[in-house]
Amino acid sequence: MDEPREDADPDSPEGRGGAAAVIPAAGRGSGRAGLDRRRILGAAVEFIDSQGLGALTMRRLGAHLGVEAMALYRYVPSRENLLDGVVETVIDELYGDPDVHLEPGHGWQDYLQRLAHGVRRIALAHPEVFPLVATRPPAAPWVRPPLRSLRWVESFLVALIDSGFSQEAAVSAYRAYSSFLLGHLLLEVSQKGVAVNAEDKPEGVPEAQEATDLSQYPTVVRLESLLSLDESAAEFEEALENLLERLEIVLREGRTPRRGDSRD
Amino acid sequence: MDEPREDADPDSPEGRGGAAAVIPAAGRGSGRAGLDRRRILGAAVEFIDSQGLGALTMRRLGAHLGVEAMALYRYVPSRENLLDGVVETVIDELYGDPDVHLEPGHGWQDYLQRLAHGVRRIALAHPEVFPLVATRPPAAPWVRPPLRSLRWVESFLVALIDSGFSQEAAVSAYRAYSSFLLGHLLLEVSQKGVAVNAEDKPEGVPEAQEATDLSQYPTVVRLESLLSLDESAAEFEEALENLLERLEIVLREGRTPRRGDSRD
DNA sequence: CGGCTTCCGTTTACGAGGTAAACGGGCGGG
DNA sequence: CCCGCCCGTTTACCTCGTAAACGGAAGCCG
Repeated sequence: MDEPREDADPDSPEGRGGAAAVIPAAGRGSGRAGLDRRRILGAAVEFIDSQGLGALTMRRLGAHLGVEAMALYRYVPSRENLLDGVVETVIDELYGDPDVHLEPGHGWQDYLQRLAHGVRRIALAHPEVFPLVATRPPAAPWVRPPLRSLRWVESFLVALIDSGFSQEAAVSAYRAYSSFLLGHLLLEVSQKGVAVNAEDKPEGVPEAQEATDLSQYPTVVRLESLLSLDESAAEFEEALENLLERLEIVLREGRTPRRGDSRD
Repeated sequence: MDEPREDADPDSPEGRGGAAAVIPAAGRGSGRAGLDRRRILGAAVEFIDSQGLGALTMRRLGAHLGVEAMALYRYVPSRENLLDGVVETVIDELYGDPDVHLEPGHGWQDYLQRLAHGVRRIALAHPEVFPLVATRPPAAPWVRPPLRSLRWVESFLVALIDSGFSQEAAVSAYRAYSSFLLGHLLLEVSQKGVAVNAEDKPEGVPEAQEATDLSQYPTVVRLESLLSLDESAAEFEEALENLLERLEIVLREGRTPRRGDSRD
């Protein structure tokens, strides 16, 4: 177990300020009394981060805030809406990220790089929240997770169009980019989740057969150490760069990527 | 609004046998009485497909099978386990897909193409189930959704290695492929879900402001029709081909893609 | 200063969901 | 014929989300 720790990852919470900071939200203990939507959402994020999404109930969240469950309903119309708010809260951390800019100052590649890493940082800081980001139905069909805020969609499109992308190419890029981020990050956090579960779940109860007849899958067995290697950061970087290269080509050729290649 | 209907999509349920077939499972009506795990899981998939994941409760599923909720517990230890079973059931449809082969007969590209389309078909046939496929914690950290079955992981790795990929490259390809499938398909089904919700949810209740001050997002407004265009099939194809090209390069160069770019 | 409104957290209550436990009827083997 | 097992049912308990009524504190107006 002396693999080089992959915690040199620039997007991992430990690798940075150790934030997972959520939001200022009136320091607990000072003006403690006032309940409000922001404080509730912040507490919910915190709660999910520490106890897991499954543990979040209105009563428990209330207790966490020193209040009865029903008090929350004064500020949050329903649990569903609260979850939407959680997603929004977490995504809004992008605004507070000094490395991510709403406007591209150093070209669109720099912009997309920073944005992608910003989202990845959020995903890694809130792995329990990210599945929510990924699966909650967005407000409009064309708002695609994980960039669920109109402001970022607008920013994204403007950045690319101003850099010379055609409208079609910009929209197409938006889709490819979303899908890349979503797939990669969802996989990364779910893998992390499993790893965590696997490590603190070695319960005394013997689970029938732990290793299902792995004998049938010799290649999997042989490659297990490779498969278990966590190279998420490098993979992310590589896939991202590849995507950017693709977009570069689209931009240079000044056309919608690969239209009319369906053979009908 | 006379865009060419994208229902020429070869993976959409309507475009094929209209299956969404689940599993044979002892023809309903003949030996009707016998409850068993397979029948329950099949019914659960069917139920989720038609009523949505949120509507699935043990009592309702029981009713759907003409039985009390508690009867299910004779065959299924818990609701959680039932959901795992649902995921497995749905992914197992790959075995019944005549266009997908466990062994590559016509090269690895053909293999990956068929597999990808097979998974896409499943996602489109069971859009309400797919988020489960995407987010349920896999059995082992290195089993990555949406290919959650060891058999397919084994098959995938063997296919690539037999085609000349190094072990590292095969594993790396497995990851890139998983992430691509997951991101693209999750986005595609969630978008479909939203579209469906948007179309049969025009409730009489006026929702405060339907269109949030869209005026602040002029580009989004201007590109709305482009953004709303559903070109999932073409995008899928393009991204898949791009991925295959990338892999091809890796294969030709006979090396792990981009190793040693961490500077230790 | 007294009373009234408004705000906001609490109490109470209900229906629904997951599931443990006890129950009971039918059926196959002695 | 009886016994025990298989399997669906009944009952019951606890947790949830949330509606509705409640009650006190804080501010406003006279």
